Amino acid sequence: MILDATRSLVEKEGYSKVSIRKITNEVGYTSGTLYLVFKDIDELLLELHIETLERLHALLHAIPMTGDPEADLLKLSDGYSEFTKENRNLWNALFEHKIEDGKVLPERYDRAIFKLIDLAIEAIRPLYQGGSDEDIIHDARVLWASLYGILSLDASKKLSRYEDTQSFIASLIKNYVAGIRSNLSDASISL
Amino acid sequence: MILDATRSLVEKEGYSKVSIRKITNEVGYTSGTLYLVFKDIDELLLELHIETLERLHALLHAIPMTGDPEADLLKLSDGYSEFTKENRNLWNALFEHKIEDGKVLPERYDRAIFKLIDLAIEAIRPLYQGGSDEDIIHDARVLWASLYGILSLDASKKLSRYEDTQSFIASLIKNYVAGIRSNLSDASISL
DNA sequence: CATTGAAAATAATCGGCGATCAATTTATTA
DNA sequence: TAATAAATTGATCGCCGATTATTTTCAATG
Repeated sequence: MILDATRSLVEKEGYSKVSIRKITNEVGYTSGTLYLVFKDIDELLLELHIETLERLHALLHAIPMTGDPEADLLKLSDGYSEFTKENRNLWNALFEHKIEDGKVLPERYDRAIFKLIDLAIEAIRPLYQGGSDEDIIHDARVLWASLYGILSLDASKKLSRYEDTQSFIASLIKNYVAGIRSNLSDASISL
Repeated sequence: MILDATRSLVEKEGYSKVSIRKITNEVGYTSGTLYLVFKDIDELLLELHIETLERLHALLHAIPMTGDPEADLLKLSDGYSEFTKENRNLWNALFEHKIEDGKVLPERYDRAIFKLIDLAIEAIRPLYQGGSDEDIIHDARVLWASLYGILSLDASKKLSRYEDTQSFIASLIKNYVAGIRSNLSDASISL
């Protein structure tokens, strides 16, 4: 119940507006009760974030892949982009949440992210014929982070007020994939 | 005085820990006084952020460019990356700050970002012989946002606990630049 | 059925937050 | 010096997350 109320409050009012009092009122309890279920508000919100990441993964996982890296990355990015639009406040919440100094994200959180990056890994794998997994994972992470950067700056209007996110993402993928191809063939030529 | 105190508090304790009471105590006033100088805490923090962006620009602007896009982008990225490390809390503050719904960033803020992206624009310009400025600006923004994504996820440990930021950035630049080169030459061949 | 003990939930409280504003102090000008 | 304007305060408001003693609920036991 608490998790449901939190999700709906974040969706409705945004991350910064939720409070323990609002959450517990929503489900007909007083604020103290929340602490019987969650250690603190951080733990509750992390639970919500993991859920959000898993929902995103479910969405992307259901997209049929073609085997063409560029096309598949675009499909994944489109799905991702759409998810951020339709779950704006939940997605923003993922990154507005700050972990306190010294604390580390729970293992389940890391795992949820890993599963997402795995999708990108599988999408770009055909680019590397016999290349090491490490390189693939590395590039998938770069793409993942870059995509996040574009979506994030776009959402906060700190990138451009006028241009289309979609075209930024398309450029990223097109050029990065071409770059991998080009750099790989350079390497094989030089052998 | 207030701006100085705010900067030093953000540097010392981090963005989320600053408060009007702490700031004004630091300079020997009471909290109400701040509102004679700034409309609200948002306006004060935006002032600090603009200052941070301008300091970053000054740093990057002073780096000598060679004319080689990949090398120059790497130099700029290194400078940027170093700045985020040496001004961790100030840089985090830039992106932890959320603008309220409906509000828009002040024109000076946008301009400060533009000036930063301009540096990337000039760095990659040699790649485009006779290409339109729009394309160049577009790619510079993609690079800027991607770089932000890498630095940001890395700082919040939401990317990888083990790998080196530097190698992510290097991959981004290497592949993206190679991609631009490759896609441009494809286009000219197809003419 | 009545009793008891644990679990669930509350109400009150703490210190802190951003913001507002009438009242007061300080400085400037006539 | 007196009158006016500017600067500053202190109290207050309605929030916040968190803690804890107290009360309520309720199922298990005799």
